[in-house]
Amino acid sequence: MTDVNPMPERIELRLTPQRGAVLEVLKAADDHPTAAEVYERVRVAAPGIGSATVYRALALLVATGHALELSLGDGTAARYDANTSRHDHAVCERCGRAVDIDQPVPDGMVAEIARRSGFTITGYDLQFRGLCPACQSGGAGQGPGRRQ
Amino acid sequence: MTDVNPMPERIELRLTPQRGAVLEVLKAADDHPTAAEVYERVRVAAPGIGSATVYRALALLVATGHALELSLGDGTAARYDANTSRHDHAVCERCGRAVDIDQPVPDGMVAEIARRSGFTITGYDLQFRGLCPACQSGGAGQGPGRRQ
DNA sequence: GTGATACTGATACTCGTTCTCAACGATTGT
DNA sequence: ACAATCGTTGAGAACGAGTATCAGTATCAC
Repeated sequence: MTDVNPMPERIELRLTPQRGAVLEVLKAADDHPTAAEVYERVRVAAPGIGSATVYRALALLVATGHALELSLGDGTAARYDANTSRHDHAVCERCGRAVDIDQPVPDGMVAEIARRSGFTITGYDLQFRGLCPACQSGGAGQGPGRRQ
Repeated sequence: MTDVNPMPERIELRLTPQRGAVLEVLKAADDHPTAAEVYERVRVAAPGIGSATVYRALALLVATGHALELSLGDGTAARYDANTSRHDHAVCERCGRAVDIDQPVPDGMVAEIARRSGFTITGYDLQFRGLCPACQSGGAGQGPGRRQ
């Protein structure tokens, strides 16, 4: 224990082919895939990749701000989104489809909640539930169970 | 296959001691316990109860509108709440405490989102993130890792 | 009582995710 | 060129939350 362990200070992060492939899949997706779905799609570009690597890459992308992790509140697996700007989602209760919502909660409401609760509010997660246009008309949308 | 199976039509639901105990625990809790926490607490009143029974009872209470199931969006287990009136939550990012928020999203905002997305909005889930009063002052709140 | 059926607890199982570990490979110092 | 270092990988074991199965029990209608 003679050396003082100079505390690395520099975090090495390589953009490996596997990580690149995961990011590409996420960017190309206009739905909100789960980790398992990302894994399936990534295997086209990187056939030998393991699921652990996909999970690690996703966690890394989320940690570095290149992706968002969503839990759509329905107890199903986490979803990932390469759209990292502030936005919410509307989830179809019938087919599970999730679309982006760009309208933020009014500042006044957040301020009021902070005042009443005593919390310092740093952010929020908002999901709307309902029926998507496809499932409203004829209800011919993809049946329940499909989740994208 | 001679009998025509008259399709019961009547769903029997018994308020068994186990179900009563689960409901009592939920009513007595002012935090938002997970199923595992409910299980722990219920075992005081009903020592021999099994975890499957607790899960079944919770699902039943949620289905009959006697409790709400919350997923606080952080990938942790579902939480349960005997306060069944429409309300949201603010979750402390430090200690995990969740408090009730009674201020709804303005109707105008919901209508606008329905119009823009084409969805028929039937509801929403909203969680605020931030620091609770205890964790702001001195940061002496219970450390991270504890979740209630 | 008898039969039907709701309910129970134990346990095996599924599923999403994380951990462990040996092997690999890029980078750096010599 | 070479070896040491260390981040990264894939395979698979392990984990935790929740569900399904099943034989036994409790309750109800008759």
